Amino acid sequence: MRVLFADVSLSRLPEATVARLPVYLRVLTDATEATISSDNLAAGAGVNAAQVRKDLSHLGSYGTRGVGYDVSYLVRQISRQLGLSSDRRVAIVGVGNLGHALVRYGGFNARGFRVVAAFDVDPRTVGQQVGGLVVEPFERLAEVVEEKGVELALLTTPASAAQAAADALVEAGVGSILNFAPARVAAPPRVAVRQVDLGVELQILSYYGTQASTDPVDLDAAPG
Amino acid sequence: MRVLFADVSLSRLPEATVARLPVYLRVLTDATEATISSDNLAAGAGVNAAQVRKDLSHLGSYGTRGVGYDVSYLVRQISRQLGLSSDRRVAIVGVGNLGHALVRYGGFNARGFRVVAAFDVDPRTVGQQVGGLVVEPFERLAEVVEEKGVELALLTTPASAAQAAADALVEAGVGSILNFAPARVAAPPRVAVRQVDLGVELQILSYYGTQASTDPVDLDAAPG
DNA sequence: AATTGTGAAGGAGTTCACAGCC
DNA sequence: GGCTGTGAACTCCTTCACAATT
Repeated sequence: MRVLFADVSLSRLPEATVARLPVYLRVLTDATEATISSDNLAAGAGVNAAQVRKDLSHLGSYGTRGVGYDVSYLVRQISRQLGLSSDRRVAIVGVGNLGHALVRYGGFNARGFRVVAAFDVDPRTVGQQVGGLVVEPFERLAEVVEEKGVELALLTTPASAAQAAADALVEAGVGSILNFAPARVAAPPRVAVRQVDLGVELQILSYYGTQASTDPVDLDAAPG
Repeated sequence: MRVLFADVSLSRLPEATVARLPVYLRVLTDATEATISSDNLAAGAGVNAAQVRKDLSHLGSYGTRGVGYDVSYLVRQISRQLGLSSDRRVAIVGVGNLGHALVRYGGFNARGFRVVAAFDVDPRTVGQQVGGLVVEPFERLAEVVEEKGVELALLTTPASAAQAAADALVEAGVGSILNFAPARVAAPPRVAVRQVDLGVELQILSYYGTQASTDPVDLDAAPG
């Protein structure tokens, strides 16, 4: 590793590595010792130890040979890479069943994401208080995004409304969209879009559930 | 392709292919024509046309050269492969914010999954009616799973309770677990376990959100 | 002695490009 | 002519194995 620090922080990480870093972060957060070996980190994350070392080597040489990795230092480095150094503001668009639950879901706050706004088109939902937030009308999206510094959005509208909502978010300057609607949404390249389709997840699971008896493959693996 | 039908249905599909089949299924369900080309299917799914053809070739030769694929026939073949030929019974373990929302979430029913039971340990939650179901006490899990023929479970407990709940599910004979708790759960090889960690998804998104301005990579892609 | 960091080998998944078929 | 099915090339990811380092 002859790369300068500046290069390391600019270089893009392999996609597969990025997908595992949050898992390492979770293991590190639960760690009790001040130091952890690639072996132990790998066991907690459910991957190969060489994988861990290669992944971490992409961030720079942060381990100590013969000793391991300093937990809190590693947490800082990974957080920095992932853009989690400061709290990030999240908005939720579409306050149906799923949106409603996500507004109140504590898991995000615990990881440095702050849900600061919720939007809906339904006049019966708008104005209601959900998890300490007042649901805003969809028309105020741009205004509120600006006002509250929203950086990420969770898209929990029906599939039919997803693209229009995504367009409005892009227009308003939101740079990252996590789309829960069972539909592909298009966005310009500067906006990161990621799809989480619960139906798809269940269908994949269904396949492995029916296959599991014929072949001993365990699946609780890094996100595919 | 010289493989017999029997072999095709027994052979394991590449993991990456399995992850895309549900996406194809979604596109096919929305299709208006009776026939679809790999080009169009690929466009709808957001992948390469050669990818589609290779994926589908793993199921057998179901296309017609010069014409394309018969939509309804393809839907049947994919559904069969994924083990979706009949409605599959789903239970939800842990009726907190997320579990509550998933019980009422319509997206599952629309895709052939029937939510037939919900469980919780909290006596204040047990007995309540949620989305047409009465929340059962956790102790009745084995009994109700048996009684209602539950095949899949959504695990929406806190992380600290996830492993114990998974153990109970395995013990009760549930073959597939979709784990929403931010913790890895262990299970015997005959049980398929799949992890959906919303915090992890947001953290991955956060990385690409911060990188997006420096490099035009769109992400709304098939799971890597 | 223990553990990292990494070149090299191996494996999986993707894309190309075109023969084969309708 | 149009589109599928697939060998071959290519790219990406994983694992091995061991030198380097503390």
